[in-house]
Amino acid sequence: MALFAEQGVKATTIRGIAEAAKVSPGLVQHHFGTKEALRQACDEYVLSYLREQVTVGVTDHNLDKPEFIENVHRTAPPLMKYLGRALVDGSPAAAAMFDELVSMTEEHLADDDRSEADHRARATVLTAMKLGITVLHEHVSRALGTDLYAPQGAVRVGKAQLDLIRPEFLGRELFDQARTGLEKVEGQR
Amino acid sequence: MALFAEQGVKATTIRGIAEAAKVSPGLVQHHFGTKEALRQACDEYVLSYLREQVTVGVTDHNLDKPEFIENVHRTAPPLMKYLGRALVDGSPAAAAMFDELVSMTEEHLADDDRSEADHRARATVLTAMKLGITVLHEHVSRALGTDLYAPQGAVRVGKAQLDLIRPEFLGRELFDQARTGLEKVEGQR
DNA sequence: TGATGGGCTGAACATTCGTATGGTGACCGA
DNA sequence: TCGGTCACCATACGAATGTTCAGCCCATCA
Repeated sequence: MALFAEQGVKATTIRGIAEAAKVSPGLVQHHFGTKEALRQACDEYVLSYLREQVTVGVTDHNLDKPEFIENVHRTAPPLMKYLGRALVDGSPAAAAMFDELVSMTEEHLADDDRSEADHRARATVLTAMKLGITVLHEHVSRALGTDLYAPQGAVRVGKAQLDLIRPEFLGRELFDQARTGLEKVEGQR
Repeated sequence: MALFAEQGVKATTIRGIAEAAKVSPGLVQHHFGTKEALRQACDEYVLSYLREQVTVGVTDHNLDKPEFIENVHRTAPPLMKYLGRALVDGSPAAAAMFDELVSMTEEHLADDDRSEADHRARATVLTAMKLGITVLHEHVSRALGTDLYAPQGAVRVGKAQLDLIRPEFLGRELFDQARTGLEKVEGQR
């Protein structure tokens, strides 16, 4: 997944994967059959991970729990990097996840604001902007001088996002949870 | 450039480029030498184009001129798609452009708001979010049901951006120009 | 009219890639 | 102990790719 994320699927070779995993190229074939199947396996792994984190974090209201935040910061980075690349490389699974995020956001916006506004466009743009930071994480990290996926970088970017986006579009509840969560993390160091 | 943008540099073949241009593979080599040199030529072309458009549009205050907007909408899309891919594929030129945009945005923010806020992080995130829409244009278009680079799609996305981002961070002047420009375009149809 | 030179072509080459195949040794149940 | 299954490896093969090169076409010009 790390190699796919860094180089793209096409530029990543089975032999390179095997070398990074310290096994023979034949073993990769033995386990996954084809390169495309391996890519799908990565897709499914990321998707199941993200679904679980959304359930635990958002649905179960753990967004401000330090142990949840710490766990995410420890496990998510490589998966997020892969997701970012998959969105650009044209993975069907990543496209489906994008659409799902847009629909979730759209319902959120429509609930909070019953006007005639273009909720679909707002939800789409909001989703693309958030994921855009993930896709461009390399450039964000360089411009910041700090790894986006290190605690410092994540907090700076998170706060900047909260500053830039009108609060009502994040959902008041999520907004407050995210802010207090960020402040807790910041207070720890 | 279109092929590089759609498939990525690694997945694009010289033969594919030659076929699309209806010439022989040898001719591509004859003109550009190597694939890497061709890619650099694309980078430089996009960069010079963007610099010129920024000069004409922002510096010369033409952001609300219909002829400027129309010209951009007609010529920019393939270039923007290439830029989006170049940012992910690791082109040095695209990275430099990203940094330049961040610096420009940062000065803008610092001028408008002299507080102790983290202008660097805000400028970086703002740049990444805007470019994120370009990078993810395929997904944005699909979610919208309209091509992002068709006039309708561009207007919807532009207005959604203006709605989502706190106006003060776009610069009051740019904000007003962009809004009136969008409304003019919208009024034309 | 004949020579020249650059734009352009098609074939060829070395390399790399994904994939298929045969084989080896460890482990496990009968 | 035996037979078989499974993880694993080394090798090989066909296809595709970047690149090289010898030569063709044709406009230009003396």
